[in-house]
Amino acid sequence: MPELPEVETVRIFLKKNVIQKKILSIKIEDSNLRFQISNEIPIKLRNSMITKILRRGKYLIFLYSNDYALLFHLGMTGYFRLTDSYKKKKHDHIVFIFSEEKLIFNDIRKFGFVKIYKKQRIFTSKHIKNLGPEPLSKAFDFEYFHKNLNRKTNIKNLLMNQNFVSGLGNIYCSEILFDSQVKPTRSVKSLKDKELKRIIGSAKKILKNSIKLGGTTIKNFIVSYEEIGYFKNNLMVYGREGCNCMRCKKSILVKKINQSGRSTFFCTECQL
DNA sequence: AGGGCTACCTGTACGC
DNA sequence: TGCGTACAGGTAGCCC
Repeated sequence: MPELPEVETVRIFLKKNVIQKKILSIKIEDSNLRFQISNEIPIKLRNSMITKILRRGKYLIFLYSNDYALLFHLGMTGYFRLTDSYKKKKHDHIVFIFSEEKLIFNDIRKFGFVKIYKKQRIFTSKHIKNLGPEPLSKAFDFEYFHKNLNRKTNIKNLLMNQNFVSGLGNIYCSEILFDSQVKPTRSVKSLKDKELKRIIGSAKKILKNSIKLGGTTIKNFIVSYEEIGYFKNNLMVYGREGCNCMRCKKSILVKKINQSGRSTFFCTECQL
């Protein structure tokens, strides 16, 4: 599920609901994730509180009132739920117990993880240190894009590369290239200036809009890909193989191809 | 160094 | 109904 807008939606939800609340205890229900959950976490964070929640690409960073920070990645199926009466569910991994509620991290496929760091070390961790600029930041602009055109890959794979730009995943890359009318297989060095500008503009527009939609759809205390309808309802091309293109309206123009093992969708007529 | 491929894991949908 | 297979929005780590 979670690409930048989804992770940002989770961040906003958690910021509203668990900041400055004292953690009485932490229980590891199942330490088996992409990386084993450290049993230092309950010890180091007991009686502290989250003071800040940041997002970098698809990662969430929780800063605590002591020296520590947690780095979360949701993988494909990770989600949080906040509840006042904890009933254990399949694939629950870690439970943060506040005085009146509990925050649970659940991850079916175990591609997600949580790691503990000393605060000052988190941005130099191997996960964070090489990430490319945030796509919504000023750093992701024409000049930056242009500097990276010497790469030997296609535009879909470039946008998917977290070290080029952080936070875009398989769905948003298809959507961005559809919006900017660029064919996903185009080699990076073949791109014209005006196409680069369109891609940057489309990326920022689509991400902003999706974050806005995410914010309007939080209606309960579960933040998961099933519960948040947000962008799913607004897809223009992803998952629409064999359907009419929503721009040029011609029938059966949306095609699904495989790029580096992932599905890409595009219109054969209006993406050049 | 950079890019491509595979492994990791569980659930679901679909064809037979 | 059951079984086998393909596929799913993630990254790390290996290989070239």
